[in-house]
Amino acid sequence: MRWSKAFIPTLRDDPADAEAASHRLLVRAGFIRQLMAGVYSMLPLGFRVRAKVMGIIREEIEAIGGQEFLLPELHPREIWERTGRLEAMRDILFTLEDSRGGELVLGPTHEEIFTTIAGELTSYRQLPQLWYQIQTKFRDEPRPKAGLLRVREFTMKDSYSFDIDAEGLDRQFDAHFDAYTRIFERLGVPAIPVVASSGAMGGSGSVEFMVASEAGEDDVAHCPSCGYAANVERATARPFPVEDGEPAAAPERFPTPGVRTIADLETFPGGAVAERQIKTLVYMLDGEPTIVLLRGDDALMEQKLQDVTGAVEVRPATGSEIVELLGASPGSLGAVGLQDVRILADEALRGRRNMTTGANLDDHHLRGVDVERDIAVSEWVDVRTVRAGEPCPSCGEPLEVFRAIEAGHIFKLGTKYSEPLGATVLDAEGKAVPIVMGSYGIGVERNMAAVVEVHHDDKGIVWPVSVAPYEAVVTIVKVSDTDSWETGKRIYEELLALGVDAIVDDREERPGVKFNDAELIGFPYRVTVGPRGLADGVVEVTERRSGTSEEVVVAAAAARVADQIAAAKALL
RNA sequence: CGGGCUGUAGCGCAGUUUGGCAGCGCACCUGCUUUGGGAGCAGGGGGUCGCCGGUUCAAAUCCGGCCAGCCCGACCA
Repeated sequence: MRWSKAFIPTLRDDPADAEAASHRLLVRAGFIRQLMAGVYSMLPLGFRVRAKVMGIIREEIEAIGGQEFLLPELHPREIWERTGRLEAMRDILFTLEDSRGGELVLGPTHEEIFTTIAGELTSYRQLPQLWYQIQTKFRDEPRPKAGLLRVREFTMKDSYSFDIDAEGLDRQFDAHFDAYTRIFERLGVPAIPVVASSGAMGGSGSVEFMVASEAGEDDVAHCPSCGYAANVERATARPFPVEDGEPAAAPERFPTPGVRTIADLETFPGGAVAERQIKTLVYMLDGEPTIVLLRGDDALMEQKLQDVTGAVEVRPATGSEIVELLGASPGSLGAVGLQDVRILADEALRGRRNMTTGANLDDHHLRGVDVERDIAVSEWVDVRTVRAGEPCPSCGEPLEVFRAIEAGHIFKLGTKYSEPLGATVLDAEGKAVPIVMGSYGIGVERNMAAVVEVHHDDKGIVWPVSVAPYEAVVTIVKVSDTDSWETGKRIYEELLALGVDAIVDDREERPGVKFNDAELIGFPYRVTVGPRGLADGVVEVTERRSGTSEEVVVAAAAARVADQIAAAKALL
């Protein structure tokens, strides 16, 4: 490609609205443009990177036996009703009507559609199957952000495995785990696998591949000592022990005028430190009021509450709902003596005595509460949020918590979709059994962004060779100089002949503009051709990552670059 | 969905408080000079000031409504 003919609209200034490094740099270097919130156009450079990312993903999924499909974006609403996900995913579904009044869904994921096709599988002898596609997804995210990291329309590689039993699923899951590990290595994205919540996807287990980055939206609890890693939506820890002191014979009510929060009660005379309080929350789980009890210093992890109860809709109760249920207002709530209401208590409260909690009477609290004696707990659950520094659940060393980008997610679905959609095969005994499924997703554009988050410096992007829009740029310093022009064009042609993905900067711009653009865009190698070097018969080969340059005689330049690229690729 | 902020040329912004010719830098076009790290001089083009309505002799500016975008939050009873 000749740069003078290309559409590469680099910006001298940072775009005002871009916060995340990947957002700022991808816009500024001319890879993407925003159309509206969470919707981006791929410009030619962005399109090339996207194609290379997809190519790597495709190779690795083909390598584990994947067969490529292309499914529709338009889905009938009815199929989403059958699996219950019209409700479960309602908030993020784009829906529309066709001209005959038919109700349609724009596909946010394709379990339903692939499972429908899998209905044509009839015998266990046809299994296992591994099907995939690379295709557009639509999700009406409540808050798109950070450029390509969280968008409403994006490309995903989604694959689906079909097996006769759990052992088969385990094999396909493990194969994907390995394939994903290779994909992230080749992309240059340092992703670590973590235990994850399955969320709206359902199923028995899932692993997320997480890239540590402040631009991410998830928190990962990680143990540097033993390697334990989990999304905080799932992470557990051994709570710090608390000394409860002498148990009281019975709860004692005392007035606490004006006390509304845990913090208030800590400083109130006769109150208690947060660790000795019971936090009483009221939630509506699919419309059913439920009391959730936590230690005063713990925070609820809503996703855990959803996972542990299986509820589809989880929301805090409103003030009026709380007063109707308990007869008291938030700030004075407590579960002592409550009957006929579901009470979930966090494990951190088990065995605790001499606790302080609301009295269910405005402006009053109880002290001397023995959780197991005084509260009719329906279920003990783990719904607290793990914090940095807490002991690792497997080895006891302190956990660290870091922000991360979810680069990929693999799920063991089991029969969650095959049962309602009737995808069964006959087993060896001739009995119809639902197919055991898994699903596996990687966001293409999000991974482009993750690469940039990890690989950039103050000058711009530093693409790994594997996904760079072009592997090398030949910068002709002075296009009006005939020798420079001809030598530059020749080296460019030689690079192409050697299989290097190259672009030649033949623009009539000043050298500084060309160097800065090349570094902003982040081509891994630059060959600088100018009168100064040509006087000595040399050109300059510069590696973007290190910034180091070497002088190479003209005739050897292309081969030198090709060798370096080959060496870089060999490491991937 | 709640809170905050912002919409003025392709990009970055000033002007809005106190109504009175729509501006600056970069980018773009023409010419000359310049050419190894975002050039200089001269000339030039480009605007429904987010949209709709209102007030006024007069609205980018004041008032009302709407739309869009960004950031924070959406658990702390």
